[in-house]
Amino acid sequence: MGITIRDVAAAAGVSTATVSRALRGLPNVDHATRDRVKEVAAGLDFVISPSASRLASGRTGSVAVVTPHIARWFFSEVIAGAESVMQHADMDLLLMNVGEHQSRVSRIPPTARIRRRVDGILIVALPPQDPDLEPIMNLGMPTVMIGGATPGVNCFVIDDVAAARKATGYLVSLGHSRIALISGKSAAARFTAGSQRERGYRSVMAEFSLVEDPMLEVSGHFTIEGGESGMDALLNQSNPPTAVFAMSDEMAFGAIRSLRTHGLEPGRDVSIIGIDNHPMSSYFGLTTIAQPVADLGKKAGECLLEQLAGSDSLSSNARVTQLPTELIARSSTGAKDFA
Amino acid sequence: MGITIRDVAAAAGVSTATVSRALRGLPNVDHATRDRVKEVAAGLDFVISPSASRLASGRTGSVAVVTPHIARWFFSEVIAGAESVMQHADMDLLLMNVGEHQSRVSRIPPTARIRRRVDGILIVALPPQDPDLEPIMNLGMPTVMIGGATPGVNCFVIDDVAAARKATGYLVSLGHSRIALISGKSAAARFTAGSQRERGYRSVMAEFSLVEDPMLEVSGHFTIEGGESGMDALLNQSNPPTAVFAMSDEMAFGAIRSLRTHGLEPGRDVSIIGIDNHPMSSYFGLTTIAQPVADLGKKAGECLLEQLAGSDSLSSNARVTQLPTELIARSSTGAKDFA
DNA sequence: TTGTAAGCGTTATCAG
DNA sequence: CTGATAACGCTTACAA
Repeated sequence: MGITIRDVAAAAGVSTATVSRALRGLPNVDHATRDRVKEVAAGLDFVISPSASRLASGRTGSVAVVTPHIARWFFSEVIAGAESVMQHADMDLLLMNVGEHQSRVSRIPPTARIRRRVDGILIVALPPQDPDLEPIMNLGMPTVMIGGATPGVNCFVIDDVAAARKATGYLVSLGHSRIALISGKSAAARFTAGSQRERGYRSVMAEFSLVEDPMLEVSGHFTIEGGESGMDALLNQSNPPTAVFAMSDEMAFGAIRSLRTHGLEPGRDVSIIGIDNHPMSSYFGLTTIAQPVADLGKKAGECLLEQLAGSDSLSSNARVTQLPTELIARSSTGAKDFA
Repeated sequence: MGITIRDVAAAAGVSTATVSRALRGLPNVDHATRDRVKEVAAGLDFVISPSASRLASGRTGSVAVVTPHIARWFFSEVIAGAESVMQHADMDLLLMNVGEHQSRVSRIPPTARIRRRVDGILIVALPPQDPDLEPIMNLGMPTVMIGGATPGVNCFVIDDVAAARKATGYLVSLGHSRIALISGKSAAARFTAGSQRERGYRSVMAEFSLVEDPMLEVSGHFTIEGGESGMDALLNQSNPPTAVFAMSDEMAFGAIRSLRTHGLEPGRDVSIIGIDNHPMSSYFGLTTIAQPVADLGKKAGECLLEQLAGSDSLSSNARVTQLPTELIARSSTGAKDFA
């Protein structure tokens, strides 16, 4: 079928070796020769056969993105970031969902889908206790993790403790003292982010000697509905909070709805702050701690590429990189000016 | 490095050919032999080298998903659907973003990234006039399209005309006669869905001889903000509509916000209906025409697999498959019962 | 049913 | 700087 490197070699009057070298931009090729080869190749509309190249070189030219979700906001945003980096590097990006809805029985194990097909792995927010994580790590290939830390691999995260401190601290600076927490818990306490953000909240509360009423902590399961029922519970108490820190914007959306249902106005009657800067946050006027989600994907991708380039695929210098977060004040904490 | 098919063959006391046949589940292999080979292979923790297999067989065992967006709701949902199908078929899914933010100059053209690396292509909602579309189609490989029709290839879509008719018709059935349209236009009139939905709206309006006041048609650019300013414009008229059909839920969200800003209540003062059944629609109590987004991806994936299996990669029997939509009545059209 | 052996299209190692 | 040529690891007629 396709035209091969031999055809190009013949047409250019050189050996296949030279064609290979010329096309890949290797040194040790005469400038004129290279130009001629490239020209001929282009004229013949020739592209290298990846399969053959891979077999001969041992490099697959692709990376796997392993993720428990594809369509959820955080995940799709991270994937998009990683994809843009891989695209520039001419690396293929293999999408691999390991979500638990894929009945764990009778499915091809992720490791089988990874071995010998990719040069490196990008793991997106797999909770530490996910059964798929360890087998993948044991593959011993260049790996970078996003939104979660695992010893031995490079990780890209935000400082969840700091983010939560920033959020809680902002409410304090606004004069609030009865500050409630809508946490993740159960469903997604699995993600490390949850416990870290809880720590941040606690530390600020303690720092300012504020009431840490257990009644002020509810679980929102990281969902809108969870946030709504959580806020319901908080409002139905005898002594409701004047401000609420929701661990995620989506839970904050739910909380806002609850407030409105109760005839209350966010930012006036009760202040609310979240974490994410979800695309719909500005719509709700939600004050939040923005995290650079797409950037996490990009940075992680770049890191993986470096790891693949250099021979430091050794986990020797594995480190955790924290990307910056930023407070975005909107009306839900009373800053009417920001709408 | 890795252990090869020869090692397995030796360990099992058979030829490499037999190992290959046994592992791939081909017929013409003694049951006992197959079992033994499988056992040995498993014991050796052996997996076929895709590169070698691809080179020898000519099949790449992977498909490309070409999409202009990765993180947007519709697209990520479609991708997730396709991924689940490919995963079951043990096919690699290569993610390829061709969004226009990827500076069209100085980037590797999609065709170069596709040729010789995949067996088939899944194109997600590339508007007909996208400059990348034709080159890709000219590749002449098995291709399936989602959310857009192109002659010569199998397409999976919803019946946009019917969906719009359903939406508009529902408003009519509720007794409305001054029904406004928030369309996509400019920014995304590029997507065929836009013009189709406009046709549906028009046909119903004409059918019931309702006012088709040009003032009742505004553009919302398929964004929340666009929907909001569109609704603003509608409300500022001397004779505002009593009901609004927004071509997408996100534009409807914007419209709802506009209503509230104007002190109006959706479903009571003005009725609103969208298309999508976006995850946040229930939150807003938005009545909408649900479309099976993930299913579009799944069905298209299955179709592509069939096309790859059979030799009917010929575009001879290319057809457009329409997936069903469904009206979901909520409070934004007055059905208080549905919240 | 099983084995033999000729590719598949590059890359990489040596010489030259 | 360039050219032979042996791998790379598997698939697949063709034989047996």
